[in-house]
Parts: sequence; C-alpha cells; structure tokens
Amino acid sequence: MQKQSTINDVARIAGVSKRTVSRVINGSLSVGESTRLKVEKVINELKYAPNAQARGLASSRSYLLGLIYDNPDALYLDDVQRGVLEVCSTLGYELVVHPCRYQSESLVNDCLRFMRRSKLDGVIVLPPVSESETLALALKESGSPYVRLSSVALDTQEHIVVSDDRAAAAEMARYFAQLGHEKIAFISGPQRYKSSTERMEGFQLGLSAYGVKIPAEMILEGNNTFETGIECAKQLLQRIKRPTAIFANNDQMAAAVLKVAYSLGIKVPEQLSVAGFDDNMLASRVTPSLTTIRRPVRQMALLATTKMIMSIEQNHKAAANVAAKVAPTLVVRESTGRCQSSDTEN
Amino acid sequence: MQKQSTINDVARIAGVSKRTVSRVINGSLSVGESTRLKVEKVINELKYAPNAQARGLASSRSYLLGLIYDNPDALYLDDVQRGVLEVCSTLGYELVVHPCRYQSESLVNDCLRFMRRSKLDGVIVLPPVSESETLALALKESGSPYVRLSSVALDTQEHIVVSDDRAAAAEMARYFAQLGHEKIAFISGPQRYKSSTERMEGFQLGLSAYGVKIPAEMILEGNNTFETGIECAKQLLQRIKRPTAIFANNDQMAAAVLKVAYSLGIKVPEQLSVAGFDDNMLASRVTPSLTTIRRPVRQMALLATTKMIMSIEQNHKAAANVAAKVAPTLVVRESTGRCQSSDTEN
DNA sequence: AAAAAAATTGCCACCGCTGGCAACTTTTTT
DNA sequence: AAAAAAGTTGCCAGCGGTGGCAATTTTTTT
Repeated sequence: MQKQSTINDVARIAGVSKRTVSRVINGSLSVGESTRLKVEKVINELKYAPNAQARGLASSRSYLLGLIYDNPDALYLDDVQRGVLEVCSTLGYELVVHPCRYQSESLVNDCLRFMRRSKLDGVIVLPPVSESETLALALKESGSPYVRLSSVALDTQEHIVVSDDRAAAAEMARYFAQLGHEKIAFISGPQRYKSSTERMEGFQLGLSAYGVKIPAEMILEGNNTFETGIECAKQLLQRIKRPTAIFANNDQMAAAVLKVAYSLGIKVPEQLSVAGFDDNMLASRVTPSLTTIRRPVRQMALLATTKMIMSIEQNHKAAANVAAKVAPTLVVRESTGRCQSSDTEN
Repeated sequence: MQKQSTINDVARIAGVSKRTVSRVINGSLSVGESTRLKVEKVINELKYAPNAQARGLASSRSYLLGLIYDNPDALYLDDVQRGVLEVCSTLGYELVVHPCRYQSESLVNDCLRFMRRSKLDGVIVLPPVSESETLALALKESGSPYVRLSSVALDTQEHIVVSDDRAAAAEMARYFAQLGHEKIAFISGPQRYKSSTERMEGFQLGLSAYGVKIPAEMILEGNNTFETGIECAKQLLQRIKRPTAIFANNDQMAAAVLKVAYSLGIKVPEQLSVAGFDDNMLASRVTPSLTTIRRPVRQMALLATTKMIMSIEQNHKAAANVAAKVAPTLVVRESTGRCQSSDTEN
C-alpha cells in the first residue's frame, strides 16, 4: 500500500511550484510549453492523480454528477446510464446514482440534501421525477445545473431534453390506420405521468386524421408493468367484440398482450396486431417480435450530459444550443399486420 | 440560492468551539448532554449539513462506494444496484458507478485511479471483472475494502460473496434426467469466465450421476448474448439428430433457443425442453415461459454491501462473518417437460 | 479538603488543492 | 534602449472539516 503522491511531490520533483502543477492539471493556458511537458512527465512517472476531494473543497467543484430517478424500467435505466457514463468518462466526471420516491413529499428535500452532501456539480433527472415542477423549481433556485429528460417540453432549452412521444404515437396511429385497423384499443400508462397522456393523445390524434376513434371502453389504464399488462389484455381480448389491434404504452405491456393472446389462441399478427413503445431488449426477444417505437434513450442521455457539463463549465449559451429534442421512430417487426377480420368476425 | 451554513456558523451560534460541533456530528461519546442538545438544536435550525468533501479531506473517508463492472446484462446490473443502494441509503453512503473493460490491460490502473480519484471508501466488483486475480491483488494491496461477487470462491470470506452456480447447474441436470432426457445439449458462456465453466461442469457432473453424458458436438459456446444464442440454437436444432433438451448458460440464450425452435416449427416443451440461468425478467415474459435457475442477485448485492461497510467501519471480524454464499434455486415454468421422442424420432 | 482521575472542551495544525495577486521574464512598442 | 505590455511562475491564504494534545471543569478517591 504505497503512499499516494500529492501535488507537492510532483512540484518538488519537477522543480516548479505547486501552483504551476495545478495549472497544468487544469489545462491553464498560461503555462510555458517546456514547463508543461516537464510537469506532465513527472505526473505520468508518479502516476499522480489529483485528489478530487481537495480539489472540490478548494474550487467548489466535485466532478460528480448525480442521476435521480424513481424505479424505472431496468432496461431504460441501463440505457441512460450508459449514455451518461460515455460522456462522463471522457470528460473526467463520475456518476452517483440516487433512486428516490417520486410520490414522497420529502422528494425535494431528499434530492437537495443529496446534492449538497456530495457537492454534486449537477444532476440529471429521469421521468417521472423529472415531471415534478416543485423539484425543478427547487433545483433552479439551488443554482446548481440540472437537466431533465422528459416527453414534454417543460422549461427552457437549457434544462431539458425531450423526446417527441406525441408525434411518435401519432405515427403509430397512421401505421395502424393504413393497415386497415378500425377496432383499436390502447393500454395506457398511469395518467398522472405526462409521458402517458402524451402518447395517448398523440395516438388518438393520429387516428382521428383517418376518421378512427377509440371508444372509451377500448382504453384501459395499466401502470407500465407486465403484470398490469396481463390484466388489461385479458379484459380486452375476452370480449365478444375484441379489437383487431392493440397499442400499449410500453413494451412490457405489449409483451403481456402477446402472452395473453397466445394463451387464448389468438394469432398474432393474423388476428391481432400488437405494438409497444420503447424498443427495449424485450421487443426483439419475444415471439412474435414486437413492432414498437424506438426511443433514442441513450442519445437523450448523451445530449443531457453534454448539455449539463457545458452549463457546469459556464457555457450557458452553448448549453442552450445543444439539441434538446429527439424523435422516436417506428420500428416494424412481426407483431403487426393488415387487418384481416371481416365485419362480423371476432 | 442562500449561502450554505458551515460548522463555524453552528459553533458561533451555539457558543461552542467547532471542534465540539464536529464531535456532535460524529456522535462522539465525550460530549456533555446539555452541550449536545444545544448544538443539535442549532444544527436543525440552520439545516446544517456537513460538507462531505471537507470531511473526507480531513478524515480520509468519503462515504462513497464504487461499483465496478464490465458490460453486464442490464437486468443483472439493475438488480445489483438496487440491492447495493438499499443498504447504502440506510447507512449514509452514496454509490458511484464505474463501467470498465475487463479485457483491457489498463484495467487495474483504471480501477485504482477511480478509487483514488474519488477517494472511495470501498468498491464492489461484479463478474467478470471480479474474476481478475491481478485486480483483486491490487485491491488488497491498496488497502481499501472491496468485495467481489462471483460464482466461485476466490479468496477469504471477508472479500467475497459467491453463488453456488455449480450446484444449481447440477440440480438442473437432475431435473432434466428425471424428465427422461438423454440427448441433451448445452450452450455455454465464454469459457474464459469462471461462471461459465462452473455451470458447465456442474451440469455435466449432475448428469453423469444418471449415466448421461453430453457428447462434445452437443456443447456449443456462445457469449451470453441473444444473438450468439440464435447461432448456437440454429446449429443444434437443424441437425438430423437434434437434442430433446437444451440448457443454456443464461436466459438470453435460452430465449434465443425458443425463438429458433418456434421458427423451425419445433414445439416447446413437447418436442424440446429449454432451460436458462438467471431468472431475469425475460424468463417470465417469453412464451413459453422459461424454466431457469434463479440467482438471488439482489440478496448477494445486499450481503456484499453489508460486508463491505462493516469492513470499512473496522469490523473485520464481523465482516468475515456475514454469510458469503447463496444458493440459486430451480424455477420450473413452461419450457420444460418429459421427453416424448421415441428412439428413432427426430 | 487536597490530590488524582475522569470527563469535557478548545486550540491549532493540517488534509491537498485552487484563487488572487505579486513578482519575475520575455516580447513588443515607441 | 527604455518603457510598456504580455506571458509565466510563485507565494500565501483559505476551502470546511478532523486529529492530537493541552486546558479546563467535574467527579472520584484518599
């Protein structure tokens, strides 16, 4: 367990002051070329790495980013983390993960404490926590950089990256309509989440362009889990007049529909078209594979992180200029097809 | 954005020295009851929270734990994170995630830098990185606490939590044999991972107890991804003499087998039994649902974290006493059944 | 009641680094 | 060539806590 070398060691050996070493580390412009090389050489020899705590204490920077979320889909979270870490690692930041409870009334305090305690340089907030306006306000007031991922534009460009779920759902509607479906059902997510209502409205709007309307009894609310998907699917498929196509708010529930259809002997896509939303790993694994909407989650995370680091490093104008909107795209696979049922057929 | 209060503010207002405030914060025993109350009152009024960086700098503790891994299955990672965070949050630690490349020759340096830079109090290492003996050695030498999750006992109880994959695979073998299968295939994971060889050996050993032996051509090596699972499954199922049962090293590959079997018109479980390993979300989502081995991942993470925090807090004997071995269990679902093929049938 | 022991509390240095400003060099201007 | 400007580098004071030890107060012992 060898003693860790400090900035003093580097300074002494390189024959310069530690202030100069500090400048080299931070890429200051005002360091002579020869001095820089000399110092860098010593740094490498000693395998010196600056102490993040000391650095943070002196400069009120921690090079720590936080990720705040509430019980997201594992696959979604993983995608986000990968995206964030990709940027972090190249820019020298580390990521601290922090689950919390969206519903809790101590949410705001919890998050602020988290940020203060670890002196985070900024936080990335995932849905649905990102939809909390009180939290957003508190973050804004706290003065530390933050970026929200969301399905709806919520505040200024600087603090958000949105995916246009509404448009994507509309595209799915168009696709369904063009396949000739008219008896269409929708399994929504919790209506208290904006992403759910966005998708539902987009879908309905898209269908209405084709003169198709979803009757109220064809809209069921799940909570984005496989289990509730099963419940909803059973309700929809055991009816006398069952739909010929079902659009679910996410892949988990769409997979559940597949499962129920199978157990009822309903053939997909011949007798029933099914589509999901997310395009997570599940979509391509199930049989038949799911037609779905691909959300560029990783890319959103990437943008969000870039944006945040820019705003940490005082490039607010630049941060506001990083693209803030991404467009999910339709991915057609095996679970959807032309409507083949005649009028009277069930 | 109000100024954050410091220990000095608390000390001044409470009319004591900051050393005393520090003692109160750290729960030192030698503080008079009345003094403590007085100080705590001020702390609450000011909503004072100690600066983690300053604390760390002075005491060489950061209350930060690291999680080191290389490209794990998203579902596995999520499970681990949940387990770790559960303990962390109750004990006042935060978690920093750090992906790295197991194959890279800079692995050790990368990990050590990570630990030093953020002054982590300890790290949890996931497979396959956890199998690197050089890394383990470096960690031991570095003196900072670490715990490895693995499928094989690798070092002293204090630093590891293992799941007995070998025994679990043997149990699957027993189950297969009792169903009457004799033409059995195995899709292994990369042979360079201990977990892969453990499972394979356990499976073979288990079968041999029933006089069943897997011929070499019935063992294929995938790399634990769905895609390679597809390749292996195709090879196995397009043969004239195809197996009546396939055991895959993980659920991803087992799901791939299901997919291929479906496309070839092979009925599962009537004509082919399929089983996986992990019991992740996928297993229950696919059709037919997968018989598999449930690994108590979350529990392992929990144990590992508990163990580590104990050893951070100097309770080495206690740490060594936390259970270090968990037993995965067989979960029977729909993808397996009695062997129904006669001798000549394919 | 004085001395010894124990319990509290305070002082000061220091953890490792960066910020501000001064000092020293080198280059450019006049 | 002297003066001004620009480019480098160093010194010192913190950032907000904790550790060691001394000082003070309280309790116990004789």
